[in-house]
Amino acid sequence: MVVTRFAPSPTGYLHIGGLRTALFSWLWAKKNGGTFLLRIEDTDLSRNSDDAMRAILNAFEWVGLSYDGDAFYQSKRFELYKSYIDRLLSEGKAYRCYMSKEELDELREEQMARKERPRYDGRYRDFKGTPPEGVEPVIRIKAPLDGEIRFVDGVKGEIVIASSEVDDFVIARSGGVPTYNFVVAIDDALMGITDVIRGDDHLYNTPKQIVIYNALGFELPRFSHVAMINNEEGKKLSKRDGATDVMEYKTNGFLPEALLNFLVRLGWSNGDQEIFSVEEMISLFDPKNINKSASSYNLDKLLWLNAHYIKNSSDEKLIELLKDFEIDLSADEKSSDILKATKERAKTLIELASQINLILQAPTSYNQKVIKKAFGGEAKEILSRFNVTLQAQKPENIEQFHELLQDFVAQNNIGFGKIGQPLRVALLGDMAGAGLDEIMYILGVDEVTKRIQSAINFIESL
RNA sequence: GGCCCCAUCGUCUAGCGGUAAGGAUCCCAGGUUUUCAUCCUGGUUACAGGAGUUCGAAUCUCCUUGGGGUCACCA
Repeated sequence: MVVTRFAPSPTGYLHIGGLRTALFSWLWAKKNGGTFLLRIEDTDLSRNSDDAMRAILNAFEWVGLSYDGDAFYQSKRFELYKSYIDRLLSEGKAYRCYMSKEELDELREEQMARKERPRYDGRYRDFKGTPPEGVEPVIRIKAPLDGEIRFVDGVKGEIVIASSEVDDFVIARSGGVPTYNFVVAIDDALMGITDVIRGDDHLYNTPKQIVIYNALGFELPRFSHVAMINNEEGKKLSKRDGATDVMEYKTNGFLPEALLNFLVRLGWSNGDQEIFSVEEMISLFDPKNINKSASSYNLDKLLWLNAHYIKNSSDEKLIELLKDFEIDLSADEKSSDILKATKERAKTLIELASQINLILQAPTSYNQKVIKKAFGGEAKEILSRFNVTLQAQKPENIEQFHELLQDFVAQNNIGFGKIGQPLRVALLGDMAGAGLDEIMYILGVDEVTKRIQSAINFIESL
């Protein structure tokens, strides 16, 4: 049985680093037919966990992740934590520390002055006397005084840390509210988590949590610490380069399968394979193949994946997705032709939408840079002649448009560029884009004629 | 600074003592395409440095260097 969890603190939104660890945990649970739980780490009561919850749920829903059962809120489990603190206290494994904040600060300053690592000196560890007046005590755990704390990390291998590095840390604040490392250990144990997959930044918390596990006789889960995602410069990811709300990827025209595929390959691999469907990820994922080193966020690769998934999406799906980008082709009988002509030219849904608009909306201006080349020389005469032919023949399908174009070139004894370039600019306003026959078919004879006429008028006005 | 982690093309990575160090992305060139894109073909670019161990090291050990994480009554 595998039970994994995702345990975000409510900081507002879910970013890709969080989504990746959530994905890894989710995949591992799914692969093993296990359970994936969600726990909100909201012991800091000043943060609004409702908003965070909604943001996470939105993101989960968009990418298709879901958790089992109800979400756990640590803020609702204080009674439970208190019972374990009491137990530790009565068993003599934890103790009240009456040191004031001022005293603690003083101690730290002295230690720093001596170039020592600031750490609690254990002065109340075996305190038997009368506690000082007016100090609301914190509860500290009795950490081992010597030896070392070791565990086998699922990705890093054996980790050894000297016990002297772990001091008698606070497990309950003076108000009685338990601290992070304590509740994480309690919850992971009580929730039956078998695999803790989390960011590298938690590596140093692990020995502390192990102290709790040991004090309470809980069995250790497997820990897998995933290295961080850096930005393209190899520095810490910031909002500017990817650490944005996952939902912004949706707004920016990314498909969830592209984002998931991108993330799963960041730090994890299965040989040379690059493209993974969610089903494949589930069947192939194993934390033991997670890379030890940090990886860098690479937008080019994400865009490439996104383009791949756009190209391979069904028309129905794209039509649905495009609705968020102000394009509704659901009632357009030529929708499939429109998508065929555009989807290979788009890296994002935004680009796809603009490609479509480029065809569907008559140009309001012509690209300055190509006017001279496309509209110079005999362009005007050729376009007029083409319009006449068009009206005479009135092609009705792509093949007919194609033939008409070919015949026109042959009969007028001109190179294709002579008609192709001005026609393209007349229709789209620019030199690049879908095939002319496709565009003309999509627009229909009359619209094509209209756009050509506009172009002719424009040329005359030059 | 102490402690811990990490180190293969610019980037994502394969490699797990014997390989011409492979793939993907990016970039470049060619082909297909009436343009652009797609697609296809080809190309440039990497084992951070130094000592060991070994017949043989990208792979094992150590050191150096360089990155990162962490040192709270935050999570």
